[in-house]
Formats: sequence, structure tokens, C-alpha cells
Amino acid sequence: MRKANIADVALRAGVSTKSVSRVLNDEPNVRPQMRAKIEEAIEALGYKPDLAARSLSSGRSFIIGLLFDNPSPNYTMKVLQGTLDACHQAGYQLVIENVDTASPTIGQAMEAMLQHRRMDGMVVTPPATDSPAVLDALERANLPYVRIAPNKFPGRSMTVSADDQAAVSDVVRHLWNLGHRRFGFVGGPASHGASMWRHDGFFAALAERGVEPGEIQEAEGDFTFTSGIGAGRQLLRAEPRLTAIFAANDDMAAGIFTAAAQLGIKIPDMLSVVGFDDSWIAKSVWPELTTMHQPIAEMAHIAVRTLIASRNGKAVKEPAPQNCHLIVRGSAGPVGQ
Amino acid sequence: MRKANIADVALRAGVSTKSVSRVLNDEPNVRPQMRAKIEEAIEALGYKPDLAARSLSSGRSFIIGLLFDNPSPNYTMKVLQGTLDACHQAGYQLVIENVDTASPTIGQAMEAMLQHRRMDGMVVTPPATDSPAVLDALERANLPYVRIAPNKFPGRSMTVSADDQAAVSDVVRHLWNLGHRRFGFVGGPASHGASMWRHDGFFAALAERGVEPGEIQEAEGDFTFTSGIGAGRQLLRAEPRLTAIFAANDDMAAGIFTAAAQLGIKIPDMLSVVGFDDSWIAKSVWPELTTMHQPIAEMAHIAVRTLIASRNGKAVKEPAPQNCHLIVRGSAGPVGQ
DNA sequence: GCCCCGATAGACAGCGCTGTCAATTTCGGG
DNA sequence: CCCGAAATTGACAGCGCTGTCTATCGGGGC
Repeated sequence: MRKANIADVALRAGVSTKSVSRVLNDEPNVRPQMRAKIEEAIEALGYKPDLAARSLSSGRSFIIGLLFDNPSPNYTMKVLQGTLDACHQAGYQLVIENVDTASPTIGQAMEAMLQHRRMDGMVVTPPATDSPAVLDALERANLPYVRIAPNKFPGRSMTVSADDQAAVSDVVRHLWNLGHRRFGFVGGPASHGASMWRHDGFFAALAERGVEPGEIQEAEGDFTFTSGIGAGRQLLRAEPRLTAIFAANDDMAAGIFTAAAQLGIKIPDMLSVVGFDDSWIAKSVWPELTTMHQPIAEMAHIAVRTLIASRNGKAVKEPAPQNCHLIVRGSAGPVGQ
Repeated sequence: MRKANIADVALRAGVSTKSVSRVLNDEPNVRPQMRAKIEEAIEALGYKPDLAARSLSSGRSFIIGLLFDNPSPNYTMKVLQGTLDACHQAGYQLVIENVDTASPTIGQAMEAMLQHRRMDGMVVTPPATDSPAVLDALERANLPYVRIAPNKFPGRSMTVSADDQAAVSDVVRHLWNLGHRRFGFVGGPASHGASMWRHDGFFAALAERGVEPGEIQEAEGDFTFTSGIGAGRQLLRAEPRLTAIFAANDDMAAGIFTAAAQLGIKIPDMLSVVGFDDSWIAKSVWPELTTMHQPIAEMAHIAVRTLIASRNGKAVKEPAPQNCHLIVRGSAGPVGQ
């Protein structure tokens, strides 16, 4: 018993193949009665349209690309999960493309990729979101794309992002309410957009509460665990000792744990630490890390839906920034004596 | 200027489209001179065959599926990297499929997936490798598949695995040479194949050196960081104190770090810890974790190549077990006084 | 009751490639 | 130099679906 095709369905429903096609594609001008007949036949035969044929015939490919550049596995996996799920729901396939944004030949790599694979659209994740070469190539290929949480070129494309400012402000409120008044901040390289926003948001929220920038101890890392250790050591030298440190990502926050342990400083009794990302490492330290969860999978989901919707010619309005929320675990507690 | 198709190439080379097709598919019986002409034309026009048309016409899909079931992001990312790379090289696309092996409806989920997507083959990762429902569905669909490091049903399919036994034996040699004589082992659930092998390999290698099983302290975790803390606390109660602990994966090894820190036991001065997997967490503890690296990406690469080769009708011989190697970092040192 | 027009359904021709099979060329041996 | 077999090339018909265009239907306005 071979797989049913559109002709089988048409035959069983006593209609033309084109009508079946109309139902499949949700086209207008199909009488309800006919639609019902056809849907019954599809159901009965377990018919699934053949993607290759559909693609060949219509020019659409039913493939969404996911472009990523090797950031943390946690992040990528979450994006993957969101895009995958959205693609499945919409009957699309997901094709993963890994590029090296920093490579000088990135332009050619993109060309090759775009020529070879026919895609209906592409989801772009940081840091590829901020590479002019990548964006240029995409635009030259006339391929619709959505960027997730880009740091540069706002307005250049459809975009889905998180509300970083509000998120950081929540972190500050949480720590403030626990009684903390002496703060440290571990940022990433100044060139990194996300790092900058988190920095600015942190300082701004504290300023609102009357804490001057000069009162806040600051160290710079590079988003790695190791750099977090160094930053932690540096900050924990301060006298009187800080009671709370906010790190711009979880890996650096975990590094602070190690620095604290080496200095005999107990978390959370003597020091509260808050991270950002709710990445996988947050549950791999003890006590588990209080951190800001970004709805990465949801953002990815939205990105795919936006892409598919825009393909249908409908003008799609930019989705609003997504809300983050604080995951309270054990690493931040009331200020000690 | 629209994209070139096979007819354009044929025209430019002054041959039939079928001949071009022969060159594209590397079929025999093409004279070198003709092949050269055609390749020149392909080059000149920058021609890339259309996957959808190829697929529709030949029945092959040029798509390889990657089936995974939500294990650690690190592991999955490595598999992803390997399969992705191999697919690219062979001009295939990779489609990710996420399933829940434990779900009671896994059979139906597999059916639905296999019906909808036409694939040329599938790479299956643990724990899906050991689910009869998954394997049954694959076989019913008559889809070639390769399992990576399966724990059950040896011989049921093509398989790529690592040489766990030899790997664990290396761990033992390393610790033994550092002077350790009092060992602890943290395993996973006994039902888990990988865990069992690592357990048996560890005990066997020590037995060779005259250490009786009864002398080895043992605790059971479930591969999570948290369970590692518990296991660590339990093992570190032993008197005289153990000098080396081997954990069946890195997450649990990291848990032991936390337990040790809480008990004031310094690593590596007072305790050596070795993990398994060389996962991402290995570099997110301090000192960094000495651990066994499995060539996961390479294994995935081989799996894809095996799949593609077997598709061509050629009988493919089972690839040999892949070699692991020990990554020496700071967590295991000479036995203290 | 008739005409006109929009709504609905169907016929048909490809999309770009490969499988099949037939036509042609080449080559070795007699 | 001729013949048959093997090697090489090409013609052609789809693969399963959708775009385009045409035919038909149904209903409102006069």
C-alpha cells in the first residue's frame, strides 16, 4: 500500500486535485460542504502532502533556516527548541546553519549557503545579528529574516527581543528589597551590546534609589566562567565588603562562587549573587543561582511565526519586547549582619 | 538573471540534460571529455541542482534526520555539530527531530514524524537508541538508521560507539600513576547502559591492580549535578578518607566539588576528582575538571557518512569503536600526604 | 424571468530533475 | 574490414503538486 497522493484524495472525495490543493493551502472560495468532503478524504487516507513536490511546484520551500554562530550551547539549544517547535506546528522544516561571524570570508560562506539551499526565511541569532556581512548577504539574496535580540542596526529588519532594561530593574528591586546597599557589577566587554544595556540598566535602577555610580564596584569579564573568578576576586577585596554582586551572565556569576569559596565567603549568608540568562550552569552551582530568565525559546517561536506570517504577504507588525522574569533560587538572600 | 537550471547547463555544454544529471550524480559511463565539458559549464554558470526537484524525481530526499531526546545540551550540541558538518559536506540537509522516548505515545509520534518527512536516513542518539518503540517505528518505515553509542540491542542496526572500557581503564591508570589507592565511584542508575559499563570498567581495571571491589566506595547518582552533591557527601564520610573519586559523568563530578567545598576538602590537594564526557561543565568548575573526552562530534560525523554510504547500496562495514582520550586538567593531582 | 457578475470548481501545463529505454558510438576479435 | 557486445548518450515521460486560465454556478437587481 503506497503512500496516498493528492490524486487519491481527489478521487475519493469526487473532486479535482486542484480543489484538494485549495483546501490544503487554505485558499478562499471553497464551499464548506466541499471542504468537509475533502477533509474527510484526507483524514481517511492519512494523506500528507509531499513537501518536495509542493516546493518544486510553488517555489516555496517550507524550510526555515536557523543561523547561529556558536554561542553557548544552552542558549543555542533553547533557540533550537523554540524554532523547531514552531516549525513543526506550521508544517515547516528547520535547517540549521552554523557560521563563523568573525571569519573574513563570512560573506562568501553566506552566499554559498544561500545559493545552495532554498529557504523561505531565516532566523538569525546573536552575534550574527550584528554582522553587516551577514545582513548584506541575506538582503542581497532577498531572503526574509528575523533577528533575535540584535544589538545593532535597529529597524534594519524584523526583530524579536527581550526587555533587558525592565529585567535588570527587577534584579535591582529584588536585591534592594532584601536589604542590600553595597553592590558590585560584573560586566562583559564594553563593545558587547547586551552587556552595555545590562550595565546601564543596573546603574540607572540604582540611581533611582539614590545610589551614586561611584558607590558601585565594577569589574569587567568576558562572559566566561574563568573571567568571573578574576572579577569576583577583584570585587571581593573591596572594604566594607559588598553584600551583593550582579553579573551580566550566569557563567561569570558561577565564577564569583569559586572566588567566594576561595576567600571563605559563604553564599548567600555573606554575599548574594545574581546572574543573567537562566542558563544551564545556574543549576550546576550550590546554592543554585538566582538569575534572570529570558524567554529565549518563546522568542524563537515568535520569530518563526513572524517569518511565516510575513511570507504570506501580510504586513506583520513588529512583536513587542518579550518579558523576562526573575528566577529566585538560593544564591541571593537577605543581607547578612 | 534567474538561477541556472540543468537545461541551461546542458545547452551551454552542448549535451543532453541527462548527461548533466549523470555527472551530478557521479554515475558511471561518462567519457572524461564529456565530464570535463559539463563540469566547466556547471562552474561557469554557478549551477546548483535544485534539491526539491531532485528529491521529487528520484525519491531520495537528501535529508538526514537527527533524532534526539533532550539529553544534556552539551552532548546534543556536539552531536549536532558533527552531523551538520557531515551533511554539509555531502550536500545533504539535516532535519532535527525531538522526541520524548519515555512518552507512552512515542510510537504514534514516530509514525507521524516518519510519514510527514521523507528522509534518507536517521541518526539516533541515546536514550532513543534503546527504545524498542523507536526502533520498531524506524524499521516499519523501512528507514535506514545509525545509532550512536547504544546501550541495548547490539547488532540490531548499524552503530557507532566509543570504546568506554578502554577509556575507563585509562582513567584508572592515570589515578594509579598519581599514587592513588583509595577510590570512590559515583555511578548512574544501574539501568543505564553507559553507567554500567563505566562501573564495570572501573572495577575491572582496579582489580587488575589488586584492588578488591570491597575496598572501593560506591555511591549512586542520576547523572545530575545535585545528585553528585549527595553522592560526594556520602563518599567523603569514609575513613580513612578517599583520595580519588571517579564519577560516571561530569555533572556529578561537579557536584562532588560542591560537597568537598562544604566539607572543607581542597581539590586537588586532598582529593582528586575525575569526570567523564568532557562536557561543558568541566571548564566551569575550579580547578577545571580532568575528564574523559568522547569524540562525540566525530562519532556523529561517522554516523552520517555511514548512512549516506549505505544508501548507495554498498554494504558498509560497521565502523570500529572510537577512541576516547583523557583530558588532564587540574582536578586530579598526586596523592596528598 | 433574464442578465450580469462574482464565487466556485476544474483542466491543464509545467516546476527541475531522474528513471527507463532506445539510439548511437566505440572497440576487440575474427 | 565487418560484426556483436559493451559503452556511451539522448529522448521522453513522469515524480506530486500548484499557478493560470477557463467553465460553470448561483444570486441579486431590473
